[in-house]
Amino acid sequence: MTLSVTNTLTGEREDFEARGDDVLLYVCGLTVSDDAHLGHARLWMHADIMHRWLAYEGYDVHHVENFTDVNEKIAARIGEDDLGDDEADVAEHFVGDVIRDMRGLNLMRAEVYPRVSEHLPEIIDLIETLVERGHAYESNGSVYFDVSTFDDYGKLSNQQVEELEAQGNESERSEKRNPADFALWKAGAVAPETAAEHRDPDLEPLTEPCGQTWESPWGEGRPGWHIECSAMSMTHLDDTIDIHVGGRDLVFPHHENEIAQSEAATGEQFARYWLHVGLLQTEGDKMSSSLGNFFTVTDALDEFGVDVIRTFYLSTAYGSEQTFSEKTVSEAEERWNRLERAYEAAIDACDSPDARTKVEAAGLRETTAELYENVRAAMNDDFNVREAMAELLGLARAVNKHLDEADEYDYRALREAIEAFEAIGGEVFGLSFGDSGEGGDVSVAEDLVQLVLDVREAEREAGNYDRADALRDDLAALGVEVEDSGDGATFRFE
RNA sequence: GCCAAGGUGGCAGAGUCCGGCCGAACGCAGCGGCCUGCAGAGCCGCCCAUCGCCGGUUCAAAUCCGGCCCUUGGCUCCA
Repeated sequence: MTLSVTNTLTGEREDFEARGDDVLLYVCGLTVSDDAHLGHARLWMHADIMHRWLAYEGYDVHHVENFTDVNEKIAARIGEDDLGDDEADVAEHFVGDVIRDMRGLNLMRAEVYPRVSEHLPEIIDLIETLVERGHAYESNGSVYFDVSTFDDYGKLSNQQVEELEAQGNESERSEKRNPADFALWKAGAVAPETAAEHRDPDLEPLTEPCGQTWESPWGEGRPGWHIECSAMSMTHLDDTIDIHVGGRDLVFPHHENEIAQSEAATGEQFARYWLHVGLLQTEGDKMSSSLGNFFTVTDALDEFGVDVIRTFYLSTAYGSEQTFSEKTVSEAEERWNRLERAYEAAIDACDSPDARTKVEAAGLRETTAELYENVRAAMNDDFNVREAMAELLGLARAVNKHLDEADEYDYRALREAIEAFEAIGGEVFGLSFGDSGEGGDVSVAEDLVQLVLDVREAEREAGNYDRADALRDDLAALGVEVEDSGDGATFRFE
């Protein structure tokens, strides 16, 4: 069974043909000029799931994800609050936050998180190659890519060069031969008026050119936006990579330009499969920093927790748009709760003193056995995560059904189900199955809750249901959910 | 204007590549029943779909072809 993916380059579904055991994966990362929001996290998450799945299927995944730490929007925040007095300080501030967010989301670590500011030699080399080969020209200390020299320009986004409106601002246009040419290198620092476009209007405006500059054969200046990804991808992976992942909003011009400059420089195909993640929508618009309709990753982690967030993203295929709203998140919460409860119920059942198999739950055994195959089919079908999650939820139902109906449990079947939750839900989906992650004081808390429940049980037996219910309500207020069953009460921390 | 991705039940969202198992998955919400002192959880069942519109191909179309309408994204910073 082979993986098939939707390749933006061809617009078609294609079988993923690996070139050996290694998969070179480049994720078009974040410009660190602000806190990351759930739209960014959606891209990270799907890249993470791709990484996990390829690894699960036995590939050696080389995952590189860049941070753009040289950008006008970053420079525009110099001196703001405690962000620092130069561009690098501002960038590092946000890089730290983003890494923390990524850890919080339980993302697989990339092998490298390259920064633009650390790759100036490679960037300059690449631009020089393009100039030497006649694909780029210097103008006024800036360097532009000449799109007329690259016949395939537009092949990713199906744009016709003649149809394109000019890229870049007014001053750039006068320096360019063709309106569609784009900057590889920009002379000088960020002009105050450019910074002003991105600067908080409540702050005092910057009066001097700002941001870092570097020496180059064309004088002091800064790299253009697109060239960095080409340089870093080639440096840390290879001239040709297997999979390039990015947001759908970057197809043009960013990814189109990456292809042009990379392939013009090396003569080799830049990326074999281009996978684009659909945008997160909020009330009809994409979530974005500039629209101000975002929910930061940090806030979301605080409010919903990692598993609800992951389940949320796992509810929609990567290529589709996804709607973020109170309703869609609470649905994700219910889905996650359902999985977690079934998993914990299976574990609790196996704690039984006579946990030996006496009966055979054919339905549960069959569901578990088929799960692996069905998940594999779903994931290989262009990473169909919702379909795969449906399988896991089916397992939850099968576990619950068995526990609900059987007089005696099939412990072997339950253990197999637990393993499946951990392998698929944990390893592939990154959900918290199996990592108990609870601190030492929890056991004390558990003992205390049990003490309260013992008291409550005595009240119930005495028929004092008012008092029993009051205790249950009080515990609920503390985040302890009590559930009565035939053999006494159980509880779980919310 | 040009390019791209979409339009599936109350919501959300698979299925569309490779037409039939789709009388449309999984889930949420709603409604019954079981269980329960009650509640919750769970189980069983039900409800809800002219699959954007019109036309075509076919024994058969959510799925293929043509036209139209609408939404989102891009062409300026953007995941």
